[in-house]
Amino acid sequence: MTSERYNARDAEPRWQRQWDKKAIFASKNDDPRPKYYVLEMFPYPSGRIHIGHVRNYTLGDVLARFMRAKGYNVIHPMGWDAFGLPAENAAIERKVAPKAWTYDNIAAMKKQLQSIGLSLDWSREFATCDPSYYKHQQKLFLDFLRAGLAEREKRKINWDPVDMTVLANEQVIDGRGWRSGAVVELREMNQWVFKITKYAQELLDALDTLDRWPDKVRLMQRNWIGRSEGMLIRFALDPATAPNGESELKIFTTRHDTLFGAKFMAIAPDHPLALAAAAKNPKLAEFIAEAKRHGTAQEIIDTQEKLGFDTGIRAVHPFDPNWKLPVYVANFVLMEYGTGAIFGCPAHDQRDLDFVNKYGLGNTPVVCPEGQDPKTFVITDTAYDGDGRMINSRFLDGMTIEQAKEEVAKRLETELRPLPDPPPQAGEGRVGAVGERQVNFRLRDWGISRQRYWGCPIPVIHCPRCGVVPVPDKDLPVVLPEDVSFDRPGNALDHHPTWKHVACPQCGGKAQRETDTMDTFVDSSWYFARFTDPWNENAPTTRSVVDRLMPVDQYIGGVEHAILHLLYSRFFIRAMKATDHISMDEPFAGMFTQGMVVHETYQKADGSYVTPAEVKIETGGNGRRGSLIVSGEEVTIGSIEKMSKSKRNTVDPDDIISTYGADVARWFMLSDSPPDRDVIWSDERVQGASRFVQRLWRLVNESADIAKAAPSARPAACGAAALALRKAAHGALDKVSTGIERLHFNVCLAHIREFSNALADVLARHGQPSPDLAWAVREAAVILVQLFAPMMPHLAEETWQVLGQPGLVSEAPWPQIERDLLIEDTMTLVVQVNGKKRGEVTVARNAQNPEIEAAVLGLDAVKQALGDKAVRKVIVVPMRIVNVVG
RNA sequence: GCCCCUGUGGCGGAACUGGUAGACGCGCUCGACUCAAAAUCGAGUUCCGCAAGGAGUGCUGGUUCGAUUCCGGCCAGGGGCACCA
Repeated sequence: MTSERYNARDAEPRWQRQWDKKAIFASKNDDPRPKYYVLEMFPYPSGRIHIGHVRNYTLGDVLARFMRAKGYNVIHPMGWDAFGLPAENAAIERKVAPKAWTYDNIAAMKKQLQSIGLSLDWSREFATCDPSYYKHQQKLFLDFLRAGLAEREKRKINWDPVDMTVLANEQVIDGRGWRSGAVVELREMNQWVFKITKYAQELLDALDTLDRWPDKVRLMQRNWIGRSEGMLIRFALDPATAPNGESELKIFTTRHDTLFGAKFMAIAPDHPLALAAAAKNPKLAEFIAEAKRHGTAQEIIDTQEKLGFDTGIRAVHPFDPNWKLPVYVANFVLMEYGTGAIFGCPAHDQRDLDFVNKYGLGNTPVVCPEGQDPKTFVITDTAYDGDGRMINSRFLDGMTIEQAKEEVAKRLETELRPLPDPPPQAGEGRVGAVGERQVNFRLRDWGISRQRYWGCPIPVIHCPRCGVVPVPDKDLPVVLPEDVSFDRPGNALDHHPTWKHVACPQCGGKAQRETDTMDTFVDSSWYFARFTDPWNENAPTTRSVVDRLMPVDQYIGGVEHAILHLLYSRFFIRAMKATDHISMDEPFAGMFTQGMVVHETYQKADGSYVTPAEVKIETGGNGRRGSLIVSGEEVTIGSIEKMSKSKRNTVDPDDIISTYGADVARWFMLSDSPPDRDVIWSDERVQGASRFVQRLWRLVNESADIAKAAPSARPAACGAAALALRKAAHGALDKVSTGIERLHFNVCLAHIREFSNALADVLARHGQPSPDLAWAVREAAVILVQLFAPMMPHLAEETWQVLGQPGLVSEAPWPQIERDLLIEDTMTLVVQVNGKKRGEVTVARNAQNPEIEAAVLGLDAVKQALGDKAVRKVIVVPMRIVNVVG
């Protein structure tokens, strides 16, 4: 018997050193066993891990440890997403070099991660800011460039003229830069883009094959890609009104069925036709300039009035040469989508309706809801976008929307018009056709240029004679200079006195390096592939290895990356396949998005927030009260929110681990909520986890005392008590195994607790167990320890030792389930009368229905419930239920 | 505005493909041990009712022998996208 307590502070580092010394988590690429690749999203080295990391990495670790025990060669690496703006901000604010700041943070965080007891393979570790990593990223960029998957393109960007930098849309507030306050200019600048749109359809289609991804994430990506089927329609321009050289206007629409409801055309302010018209019309030019000034800041878009300006140009309706439509420049039409031009059908589009009501253009309904009289169907303030039959539409009248779309498409595809000058490009469908079916995507190409220092340099050289020249492969990596200063706003790389001045690799003349660096999302788009062979100095991947170890079998991370990171990675792997670096399309076979860690908030009387560490919570019969530990001052317990510095409701993983130990933190993270939901951090429940750790410690120690007296060989026969315990053990083993595979960790933990209760019960009831029971106790204790080993590995090692088991539990194979024990020879059926439970019957497992019916109808409770009603029907569901219908 | 998800005790949550609703835990109540507290152990804990019994998975209809689960309508909370033609 032992009465001492388990001391996590002493045991945890001891076992961590053991694992480390034996290097049991370092996987080998020539391991012949089947592989299993578990990956959690690698962290940004901010300096400290937060509690969300603990949850993320614990979830992955349970799976990794389980699959290792199941005999897989588990790949479970860790690294650092180390480029990014915070390092530059630290350089500006604290005068520390970004590199030193980053690597110091990595060292600190690595130590923290190690204190959690994660079964990570550190032998594969790298940071994305290591030249030995980004060298290969530069190589990939050059390969993409050669394959036409990377391009230089003029793009509209937000330019802050004071800070001299490009701003993201989120950094533009009321049209001004968030830091400088300067009015942001919409500039066209050359930007590097990855041609993700080339894969739009494929990225969309392949979502259906990702059956181990959350539906939510797939749906979000589907919406983000935003496929719409419609028509590209060429409207001829009335020559009397058209600017010189312009003869037609192309629009994209998904509602070609409503063509006879058209009232106007609208084009984007930066549409070529708008610019041509503005050349002769100063008022229009002014309108365009005003419209272009806005257009990025979200608040402005939300509230901005729909404004238009009649260009005087008239477009001809494709089905009626005498029908002329006014062409407006409108501030709500985007140049980036479709052709930058639309036709307006106000009766069936709210935005168009608002527009005509403002400019007095009227509307004609062309779709009439079923059951409504077309004569009385009028549109005033609300557009109708539902189903119905065509009206006021000549040859379309009476058709459904779908039939009308088809009819319009057919006619426009076959109707021809003289070729415009210049003629349409090849691949635009039938030459001269008035319209063609077209698919459009919301997805845009991925702009990767960033005017920042702390990122992966884009390996090209700008030569005044040769143009853009790729850096030759042999000159990679293009290394970031370390002697940079941040005393000026803008890109420190661009300000460096010598770095950008180089000889052109082609002509040898004076040339300049590209000073833009890559978006940090590029770094994280292939790190998982690099983990398969980070030792290869010559190439990004080793084909024989990467094709065997990829894809990642289970990827785990926050839902905030559901679109960008996951979509970019899916594109990147396809691009790597196209450039012969890998053989597959999809990087992540299984994806899991875990919830956040949230905490209640505490406020003093003056409204200021205080941290959980400063608050003492008391629970009494009439609820919970909080008070400040130092002064006793009462605090209000507020709403449960995402942990944040401003609400001061964070908990520090270091504090938790030093107070309770890593196992308690891990167990708590897994126990209360399903992994994909938010978990509420609660001190009471952390203490509950802590009590359970001690309970297990006592339970295994007591079992070990009994086990010592047990026979070493399995007894020939087991008594009832021993058999019941064995059934509980193997039942738990079965449920926990399938639970872990499905990532239902909270349910697994409930089963472990249930089983530990059963074992404790046996110990309490049988002071001097018989040899067969003693043997079963030992078996049960060993299984129990192995069951909780993935969740609480330190306690598991300690208790494994107590039980006298050989080696480390972390290396022990997962116990074999004896399925015979799970099969009962009787079955207990619930008995219902008219759907209400009235009792139970226990019959032989192989009992036939007549037998069961007889047993059920003989029950007093059934007779009573039936009263004088006759039995009409008896429904028997084997293994479950019997329902008597009276 | 469009799209999606979620609503189960005081709380977190469980319930395989329609088959005993509330597993497991937190909290609480009572009891044992203790001078006392903590820890530990035992009993109880959806609601109404002394009980027999009845009601009950956001509300409301429906399908079914049987619905937390399937279908229709509504309400509430959360998330994604958003001048996308």
